[in-house]
Amino acid sequence: MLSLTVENYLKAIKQITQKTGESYVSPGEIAAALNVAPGTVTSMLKSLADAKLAEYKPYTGVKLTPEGGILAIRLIRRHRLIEQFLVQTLNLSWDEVHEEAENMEHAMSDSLIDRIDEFLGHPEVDPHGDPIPAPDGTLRRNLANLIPLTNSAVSSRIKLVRVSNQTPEFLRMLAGLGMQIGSTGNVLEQMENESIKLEMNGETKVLPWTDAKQLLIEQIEQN
Amino acid sequence: MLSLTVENYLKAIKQITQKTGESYVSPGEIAAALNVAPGTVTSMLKSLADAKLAEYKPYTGVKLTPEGGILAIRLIRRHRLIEQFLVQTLNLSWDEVHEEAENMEHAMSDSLIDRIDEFLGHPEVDPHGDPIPAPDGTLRRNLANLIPLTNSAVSSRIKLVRVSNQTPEFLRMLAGLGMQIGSTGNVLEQMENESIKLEMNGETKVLPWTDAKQLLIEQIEQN
DNA sequence: CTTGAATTTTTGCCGTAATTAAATATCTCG
DNA sequence: CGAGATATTTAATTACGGCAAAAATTCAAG
Repeated sequence: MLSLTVENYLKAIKQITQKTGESYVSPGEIAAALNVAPGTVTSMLKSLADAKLAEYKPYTGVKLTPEGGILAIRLIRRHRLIEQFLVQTLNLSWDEVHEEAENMEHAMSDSLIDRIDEFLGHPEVDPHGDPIPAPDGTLRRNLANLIPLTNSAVSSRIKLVRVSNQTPEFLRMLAGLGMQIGSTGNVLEQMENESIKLEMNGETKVLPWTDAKQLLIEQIEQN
Repeated sequence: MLSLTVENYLKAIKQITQKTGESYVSPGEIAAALNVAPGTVTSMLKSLADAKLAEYKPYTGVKLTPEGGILAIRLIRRHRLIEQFLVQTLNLSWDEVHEEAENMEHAMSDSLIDRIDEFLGHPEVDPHGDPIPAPDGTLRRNLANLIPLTNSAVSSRIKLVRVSNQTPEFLRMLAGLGMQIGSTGNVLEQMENESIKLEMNGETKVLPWTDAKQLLIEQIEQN
C-alpha cells in the first residue's frame, strides 16, 4: 500500500508531464506543485526510484516507470470519477469538487471506485471536461483536437468541451456567465482590446483573451 | 486540524465508553481496539490530554473532555452517514460499508457531510440500525428500549431494529437468512439446545443464542 | 499482607516526511 | 569563457506515530 504522500507525488509528476510534454520533470516543478521545500522533493525522488516507481537522474529530473505511470493514472481516474459522482449525486458545483476529490481519492477502495464508474454509466469526462481514463489507463475519449477559444474563427459555431483553468474563482466566474461544459454559441468578434465577444444562450458575453485561452472548444458544423 | 490518528483514538475512546458504560477507558482496551502496542497508547493519551481533548489519569485511564467528546461524536456521525449513503446510492451491502466508511470519514469536509445528510433526508439510523447523531451531537432517535432477541417472549411479534455484531461474516450470514433491519417476525420457541426458533418472511429460522443476542429487536403490537 | 500475574508506563529506538541552511552543480548572458 | 543567477542536492533537525523491552504499579489470591 502506498502512502498518501507517495500517491500525491506520483500524481503530480504525471500531471506535470502531461502539461509540459517533457519526459523528465524537474524537482522544482514538483516542489511548486506540492508546496514543499526543494530538499524534500529530492529525498522523495530517491525513495520513488528505490521503489521502482520512477527513474531519477540527479540534476535532470524524474520520469515515472511504467508501473509508477499506471498508479498515477489510476489516481487521476479516481479523482475524476469522484468529481463526477459528487456533481451528479449531490449536486456539488464544479468549483467545489476538486478539493473534496483530492482527499477522497486516497480513501476509497478500487472496488468502490469501479462501482461508482458503473453507477455513473462509465462517463467519458469529469465536470471540467477532463477525460476519465478506463481502469487500464486508456482514454475513453480523444480530446486531442480541441482548440482554445482564442484560436477559433469569427462567426464559427462552437461548443465548450473542456476548461483548463480550474481554480474555483475562474470556474465560478464562468458559471456566473452561464457557461458550462457543453454550452454552445457563436464567436462574434475578436475585439481590439484583447477580448473576444461571443453569443451563448442568447446572451452576448465578452471575455479577455487570457480567460478565453483557458476554454477548449470544438467547432461544430452549422446546421 | 486533527490528524487521522488522533481522530481514530477519539472515536475508539468514545465507542469503548459507550459499550462498557465506564467513565474511564483503560489503555489496554484502546490498544486492543486500534491494534497498537500499549506504550503507543500511553504516549498518545498524554498528547490528547495536552490538547485538552481528554483527561488522563495514569494507571486509571482516560476520559474525553466535552470538546473531545463532541469531536468523537462528529466522527461517528460521519461514519454512519457515509455508510447509509453508500448503501442508498451505490447499493453496497451492509457488510461492505464499514470498511469504506472507516477511511472516507477522515477525508470529507463538514459541508459535504451535511450535504449527504440532507440528500438522505436526515436519516435516523445507519444500515446496521445504529443511530446517526445530529450535527450537534444529539440523537435523532432513542434506541434505548431495544432488547436482544434472546430476551423476547415466545410468540411475541418482533421487529429487527439494530445489529450489534457488525463483522462482515455475521452480517452476511444474516443477509443469507433474509434478515435485514426492519424485518418483522414471530418468536416461535426457545429451544433446549440454546437456540431460538423464529418465523420471518414466511420462513422458519433457527438461531443459536450467541447470535440471537446480537440482534436488538422491538416488540410490536399484534394487530 | 505478601507475592506473582497482569497491566501500564518509561525508555530508547526506528521510519517517514517534512523543514532550513549550506554546499554544489548547472545554466545563461555579457 | 567566466561570473552571477538559479536550481538542486546534502546535511542536520524536527514532529509524529509506531515498536520492544525494562521498570513500575495495581490487582488477585493465598
